Amino acid sequence: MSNTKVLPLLEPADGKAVAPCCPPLTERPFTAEEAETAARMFKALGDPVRLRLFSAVASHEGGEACVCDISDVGVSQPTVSHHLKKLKEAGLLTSERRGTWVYYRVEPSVLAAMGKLLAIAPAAT
Amino acid sequence: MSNTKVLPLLEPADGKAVAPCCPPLTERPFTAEEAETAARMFKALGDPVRLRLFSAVASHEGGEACVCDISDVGVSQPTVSHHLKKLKEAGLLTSERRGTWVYYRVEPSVLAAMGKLLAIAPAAT
DNA sequence: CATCTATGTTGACATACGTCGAACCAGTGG
DNA sequence: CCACTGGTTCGACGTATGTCAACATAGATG
Repeated sequence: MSNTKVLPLLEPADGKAVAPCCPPLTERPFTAEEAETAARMFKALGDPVRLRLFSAVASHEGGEACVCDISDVGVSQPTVSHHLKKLKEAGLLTSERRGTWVYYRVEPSVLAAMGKLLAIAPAAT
Repeated sequence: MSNTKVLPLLEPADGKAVAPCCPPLTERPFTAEEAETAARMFKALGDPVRLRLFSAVASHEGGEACVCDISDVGVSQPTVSHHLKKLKEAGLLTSERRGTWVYYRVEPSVLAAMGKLLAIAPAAT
């Protein structure tokens, strides 16, 4: 897969311009800016409910899931919506309305960026 | 001080040293328990100051750093200490006092666990 | 022991965060 | 046009979090 276009960790989608983020955590000390950017994403995954939602979307068939399919995480529906919004703002998910339902899908480039950040050795299993 | 403490991200396996707490994020929806465990670690890295401290330690020569070497992150010394404690509690760092100074080093297994969690595809680097 | 330096702990405070119920908006189908 | 279902936004509330100043502790050194 050499044709995969790697996107910045956080998309400058709605006014928030962010750099292509960061070197591996182990390469050199993060600058304040880099830390700010990367921390935003870690923070987004730093809540159990959000992590479950993210995992639910990521593991759902077709790579996307309707809210109705994943909203059984033990909190009220508004709270689910709130967390999905946070994940979207962090650039981890995208949403699309199709008729009655709203579908969320994972932004794949973000996982890749996170991998580089962690300096993961490929296939080290 | 021997660090026999089991890392939060890693479940205590009876015979083996440590085992990953969670499946890859994309494999199946996280359970509440798994999410709780993994979120704790993401949360720990979800603060800019902590991320800088962690990165500073991780990238420091020898894989360890004295507090005095990394405490220049724009906050007061007590705050640095507070954040280092949090990172330690999250299982990301270990500390050891040697004479006057206290040295922190990264717990490598945690980075590996995080990598598995992210199910990173072979990075193009 | 006295004292100095390097870190950690405590208490207080402002802010951010997660949560809910109620109100609101978007499509669908009568 | 109206009711109904799926989702989002709003307002409020309690709790967690990041921060600092002040104090406490651990070694080193005189």
